[in-house]
Amino acid sequence: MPSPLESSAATTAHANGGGAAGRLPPDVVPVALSVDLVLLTVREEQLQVLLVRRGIEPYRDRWALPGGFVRPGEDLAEAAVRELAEETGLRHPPAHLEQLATYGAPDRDPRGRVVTVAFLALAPQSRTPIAGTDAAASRWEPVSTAGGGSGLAFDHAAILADGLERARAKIEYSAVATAFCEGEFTVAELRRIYELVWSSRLDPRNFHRKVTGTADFLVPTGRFTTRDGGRPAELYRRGDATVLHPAMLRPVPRLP
Amino acid sequence: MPSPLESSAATTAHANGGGAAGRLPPDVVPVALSVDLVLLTVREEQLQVLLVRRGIEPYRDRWALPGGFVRPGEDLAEAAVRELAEETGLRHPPAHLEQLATYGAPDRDPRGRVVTVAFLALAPQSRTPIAGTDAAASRWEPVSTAGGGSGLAFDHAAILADGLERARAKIEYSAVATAFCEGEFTVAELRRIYELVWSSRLDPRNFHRKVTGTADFLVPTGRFTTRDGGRPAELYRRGDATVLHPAMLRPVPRLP
DNA sequence: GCAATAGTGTCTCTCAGACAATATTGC
DNA sequence: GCAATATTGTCTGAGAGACACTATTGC
Repeated sequence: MPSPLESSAATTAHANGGGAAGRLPPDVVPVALSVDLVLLTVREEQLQVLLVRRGIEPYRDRWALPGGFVRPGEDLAEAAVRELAEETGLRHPPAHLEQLATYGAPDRDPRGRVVTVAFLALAPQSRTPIAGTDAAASRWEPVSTAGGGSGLAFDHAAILADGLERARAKIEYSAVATAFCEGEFTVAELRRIYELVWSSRLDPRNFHRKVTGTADFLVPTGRFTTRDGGRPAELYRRGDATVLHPAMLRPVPRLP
Repeated sequence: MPSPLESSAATTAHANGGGAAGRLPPDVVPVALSVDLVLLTVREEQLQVLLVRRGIEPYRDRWALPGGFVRPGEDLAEAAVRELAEETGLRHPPAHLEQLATYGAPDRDPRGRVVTVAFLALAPQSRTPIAGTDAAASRWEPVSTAGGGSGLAFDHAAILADGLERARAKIEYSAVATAFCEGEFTVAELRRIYELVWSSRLDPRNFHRKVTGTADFLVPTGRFTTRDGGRPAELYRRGDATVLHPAMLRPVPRLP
């Protein structure tokens, strides 16, 4: 028996009028379209991802990436921003939001053909208060345990893995790592971001030379803080740079 | 008046059965899902893209990227490979195929809500015979003129621009440039690929040192050819390398 | 003073870019 | 031989990685 979405295909297409705009072919399969979000932040000295507990079937009570169905007249990025606001209470759009990939395996959702456009979002901790409205529950989960065999709903483990790899690759050659930082931050705090995203140690002295030497990456404020202890560190803001040239090199993973 | 696709939403969802699989919410908007292809090749000393002339409304007689609607039970990449075969007579899958991005602006298709997943495909000239079956006409067009103000159908000019930028960026840090090459090729032929994709000149000597020095990028065959004139050049095959490390650096565009 | 962290300087090695020199073909 | 292209080699400067050293705070 065809799925409900499939059975409505012929009806959908034939109801379409003629004219200069043309009409969709009669055998076009309608699908449901959703957006899902890989929202990452750095908190508690860990890279964490926002998960929501599903309140309905399928996968009821399982953890999943936040997301929802695209509404009529709504663009994809628009839907992503709306879902983000609804599920985190975010006032402003996230510091960074980009389309990740689209997942459309025919059997990825038991309810029928549901295709989802995944987005990657990065935000500092302070801008993600989590005031969920349409999620039964939501929480931050360290990425080291989120993807594990435990099993997120649908194909969300694969989406999360792709999002993580994108984030890890992107901070190499772009300036998006500052999207994790608050308005004013020190070089050491930015370095901690890189270390936690990459799970590797970076030399503080070489890192300092690199980031302060890249034009328009960081803008010095002239002010200092001692919140990290030791000698006062200068505070910086995000600069206008979007690409890093030359790139920041990701250290080869240490096996021991 | 709601579009046909939208009006079928309630019907679609309500027809869905209950049970452990759950059902789609009643207000989900069904959309039509298509794939579009940015198929690039190098021929006639130019980077060219495959275009098809539309035989039906909307945009009848305008040039467009090849593509079509996803079929029931078909995965996205599967649909892309099928369309590629149908519109080019390609026997084998292309040398390189990757998902590019998804375009879903609500008004991008006058027939209703059509969301398209764009793919980027790279192939050598010999594997793209163009034996179109369901396209009224198709041709290769230099990318320098294809995107111009002339106007491709739908938002295909934007998709093409994104595909070009992806291809230009990707040959920097990955080994996909060999996807444009025939089975056996010389270093000079590979260099010509880079020059045409980037629209810039590369030093033959430094290029040779770079590509032959990168492990597993090229596999020497021990055979030689004089088809390019001058001293015989050694023939190589694609190696197993997928990433280039360090990357091949794209020269800064020359303004004069 | 001591611990802790910030920031600067130095050395070496890799590699890109410029370009000289040599090798091997067709004519 | 000459033109054309392939391939190797040499020099230089930018920049990454390792790490010594100095600077400035809290205690």
